[in-house]
Amino acid sequence: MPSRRKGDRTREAIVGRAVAHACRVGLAGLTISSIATAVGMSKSGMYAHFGSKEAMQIAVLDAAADEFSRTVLVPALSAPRGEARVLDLVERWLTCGRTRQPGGCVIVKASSELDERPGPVRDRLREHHLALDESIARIVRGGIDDGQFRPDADPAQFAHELYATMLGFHHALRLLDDPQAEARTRRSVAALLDAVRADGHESPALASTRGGAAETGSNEEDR
Amino acid sequence: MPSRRKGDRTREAIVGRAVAHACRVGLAGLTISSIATAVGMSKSGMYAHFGSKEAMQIAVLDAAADEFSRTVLVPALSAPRGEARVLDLVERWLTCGRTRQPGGCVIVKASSELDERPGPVRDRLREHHLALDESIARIVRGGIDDGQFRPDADPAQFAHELYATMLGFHHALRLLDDPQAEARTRRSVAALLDAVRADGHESPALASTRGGAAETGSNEEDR
DNA sequence: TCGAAGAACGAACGATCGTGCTATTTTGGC
DNA sequence: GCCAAAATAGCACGATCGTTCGTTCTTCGA
Repeated sequence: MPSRRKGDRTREAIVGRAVAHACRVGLAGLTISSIATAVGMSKSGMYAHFGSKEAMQIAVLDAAADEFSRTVLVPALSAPRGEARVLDLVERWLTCGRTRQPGGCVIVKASSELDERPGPVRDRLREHHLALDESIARIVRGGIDDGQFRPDADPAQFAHELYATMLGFHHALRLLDDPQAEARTRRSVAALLDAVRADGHESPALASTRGGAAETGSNEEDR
Repeated sequence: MPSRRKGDRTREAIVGRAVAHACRVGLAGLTISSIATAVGMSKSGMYAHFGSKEAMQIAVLDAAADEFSRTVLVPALSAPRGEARVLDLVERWLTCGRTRQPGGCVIVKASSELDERPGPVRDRLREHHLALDESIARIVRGGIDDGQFRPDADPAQFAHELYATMLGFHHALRLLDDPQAEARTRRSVAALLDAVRADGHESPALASTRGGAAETGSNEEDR
């Protein structure tokens, strides 16, 4: 039994459908009618759960963020600290995009929709993003404490660049339909990790995609 | 005299306002009424210029892309080949975001709005993006031919990563209001350039932001 | 200068939006 | 099994959406 009262269960179902729908039409594109028909309910039936459209948008936002946290962020935290954890996070993130799971893309869509629209929805979205940034930065700090990453690495900068990389992934995957989207993203992440690794060696992934030029190139072999 | 017929002039004015408006509400958020009142015309008056809302969206998209090309891409092409040209492009791109000029943000917004909405508008947007990718890649190829960039550098990968970086810039600037958005973006670009530079030296910009650890750290001094 | 071509208007249309209100059905503790 | 409480449906509202139509001004070449 997922919830005590029945209303909680249907509310959950509504939000679930709404998240999936928002993945296609965006958060601002959500309509009470469309979701109502999608779950087989009347419009007024939904107003008992969410008092307004704005409240429903926030509920959708929270659900999407929760789903992302549950399926991507939290599982990655059980991977070994440092580089392995970053790679695990990215792999789960890529899977989230590959399977077109709604959580991540709703947030990406909402980010560009709401960036110039002040209000409670935008504020909530901002909070989610700041929390995500902080989570990534914490993972990086773990790697620094472990000695895997350089002590002078900038966790906030890493978080910023990693998120930018995933934005690029979404862009290439969804708009451009680029079949190399995942491969390019992995290369970007490998380069990101190279920049913060304590020893200066390139990652095997990046070196291989460069056609073996790396070992004869410019990087040193001391240590 | 900007145009022969008067209708062309007003059409230009309409599109101009529409681009500015789309920068706030997105391409899908555009309304015939809102633009009509913004330019002081009647709704039906606009239908003489654009037969449908979709046609107007495409006109807005083209105008935004043209403005971006005119104010960012083309001027950057008169900078010296290679790294200087990349940096010039990025600087102009950053300025475009700093001054909240509408061109860039309309396209960024539309990209996430339309990524799951097939149709002529999405197709046109895709074309613009592929053209931009190709333009960036061509700049990189110029640097390779000049010997500034490694011969095995991947222009398409560079274009992908540069665009991802600018997506991250928009995100940090507009949604997060991060005052460091520009600085972080410049560091990202510097890292991107480091990866493709023919000699292995770090750029001065990147080394300085690392607090001087670079020269005592892991990078070599041979050559 | 005249008159056709073009530009802009006002009104109205069906549809759909978000949102209230009042019934009616369904649930679940006693 | 009863009955308050919760959940949902039905209906209607004002507003606004994109779009069409017929009409009226305005432009500008002949």
